[in-house]
Amino acid sequence: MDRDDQGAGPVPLYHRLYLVLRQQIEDGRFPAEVPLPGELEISKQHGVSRITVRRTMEMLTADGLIERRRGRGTFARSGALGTPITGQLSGLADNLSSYAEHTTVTLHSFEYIPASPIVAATLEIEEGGSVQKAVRTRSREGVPVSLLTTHVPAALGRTYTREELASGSLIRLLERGGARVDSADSTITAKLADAFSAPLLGVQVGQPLIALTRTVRDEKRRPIEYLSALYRPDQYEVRLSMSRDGSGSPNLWRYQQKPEV
Amino acid sequence: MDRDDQGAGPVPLYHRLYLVLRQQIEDGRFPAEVPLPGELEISKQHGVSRITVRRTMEMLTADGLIERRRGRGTFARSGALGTPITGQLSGLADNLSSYAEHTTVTLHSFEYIPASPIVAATLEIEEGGSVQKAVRTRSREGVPVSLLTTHVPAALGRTYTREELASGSLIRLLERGGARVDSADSTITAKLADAFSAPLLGVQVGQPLIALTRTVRDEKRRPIEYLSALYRPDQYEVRLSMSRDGSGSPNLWRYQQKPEV
DNA sequence: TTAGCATGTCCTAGGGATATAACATACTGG
DNA sequence: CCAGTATGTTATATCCCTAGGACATGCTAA
Repeated sequence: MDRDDQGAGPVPLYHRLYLVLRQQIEDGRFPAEVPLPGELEISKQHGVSRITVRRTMEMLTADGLIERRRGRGTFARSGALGTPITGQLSGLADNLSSYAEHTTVTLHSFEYIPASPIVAATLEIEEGGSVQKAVRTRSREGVPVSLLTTHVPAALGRTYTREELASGSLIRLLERGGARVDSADSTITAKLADAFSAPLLGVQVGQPLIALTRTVRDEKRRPIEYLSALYRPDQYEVRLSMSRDGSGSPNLWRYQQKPEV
Repeated sequence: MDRDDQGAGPVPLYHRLYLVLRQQIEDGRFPAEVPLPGELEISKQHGVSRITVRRTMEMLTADGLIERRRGRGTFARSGALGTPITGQLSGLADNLSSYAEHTTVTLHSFEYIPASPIVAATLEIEEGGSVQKAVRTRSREGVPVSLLTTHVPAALGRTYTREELASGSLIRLLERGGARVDSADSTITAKLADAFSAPLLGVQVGQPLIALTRTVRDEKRRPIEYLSALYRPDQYEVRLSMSRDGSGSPNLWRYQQKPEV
């Protein structure tokens, strides 16, 4: 294992070796009756010291992936668990607003500000024009699920109050205000939790988050809402079904049951 | 910033802080005329020492992302903005396979292994049954875009060779092999690059990645492929359009233009 | 029984990562 | 001009990470 990490960033050797061996074990590369290579051989193979190999082995033992016996060798355990990624799905919501029913809202800020260049371009208004910006979190059973930052043209925003937004669905308020929600374009990517988002979502800085931006339009394709959302991947995931002919079932967002830690 | 790190393994504090700050700068959170928070304030915010913050700042300076001046403060450099969300979409794929045309494949491994519990459950075969596992990356103009780990039932996998997989689309090979791709269920979430995936994708450990898992089925709803993919968010993003009535236009995957570095 | 090999234990040593602290230097605002 | 603030510099101390080696102990096969 090469000491220099080609741009991958600084990660201790023992941990990189751990990932490699764990993958091999989970792939079933070591049948139950055949021992893994010895510590010395592994250390030669990967160009690390025996201490480093031992450190790795301790982690694998703690994971229950291997069993070691002095004099005999190291053996992969058959019941080796794979990645427990497959959380059960509990509730699901199939349109823009209905997952609101299973969550509670906390309103963190609510203000009218001049539109930044990006917001102005997205909402198709002039730069500096007044927009309503709101920051909310949605929680389920007390656990934050998402952090929602929304921008709405001021005229539309004034059709509802701060208190109304604090206790319901923005989409419904927009419709009550006369806008007819018709379509939405969403973009999904991944980001890191930072010093602003991490406390609000109850995660640590540097954790991965699902980032979704969405422009909601009315029937004349005028933008009426710009949403920038961050989701905790342990609480929420995006799910979608497709068929070859393009007529897939509608996209689904689902909650994910938190994997046992 | 807590010492505890779920996801990417043990990564030094200065490097994790670097990734977080870099993202904020690239997101344009610090206008050119407003200084970043001072070293002392950042160190308090994140619970790290000033030395660690300085280490981070050195890296950002080396990247050309910030400019520091004694007495004045630290400023984001204007050329540092990442792609505004309006990246050009170059190729767009409205089905499972066509984005292959704009990318090149590198095959990293190709082997037949016994099915792990998760793979067996997903492909609906007995545990320990033989499956073909392949690890590939797709690159566009030499830049890795995605890391694809696929599992295919052995019988189907043997209808094509390693070389054929190394130079084309798996979906097409599956169809040539007699399977008729009919539907797919996908799940999207976010993960951190680890010491295995980071080098293959040419990113640093701890960077956020889009994680997509997909089960592809034939017309009898039998699983024929289990895909586990990681995408670089600076190269790829998932995009989808919806309409109120659920008959949204088909889902789109698009490439994002690479931000100048 | 004995040689060989595997894991378990212990020691030394260097370098990197991090916290804490003190002090120096440059800019800005009143 | 001076006080406040920001970055630059230096020093000490404590861990963790890694390499290299010596030795002990348990298992297996010739």
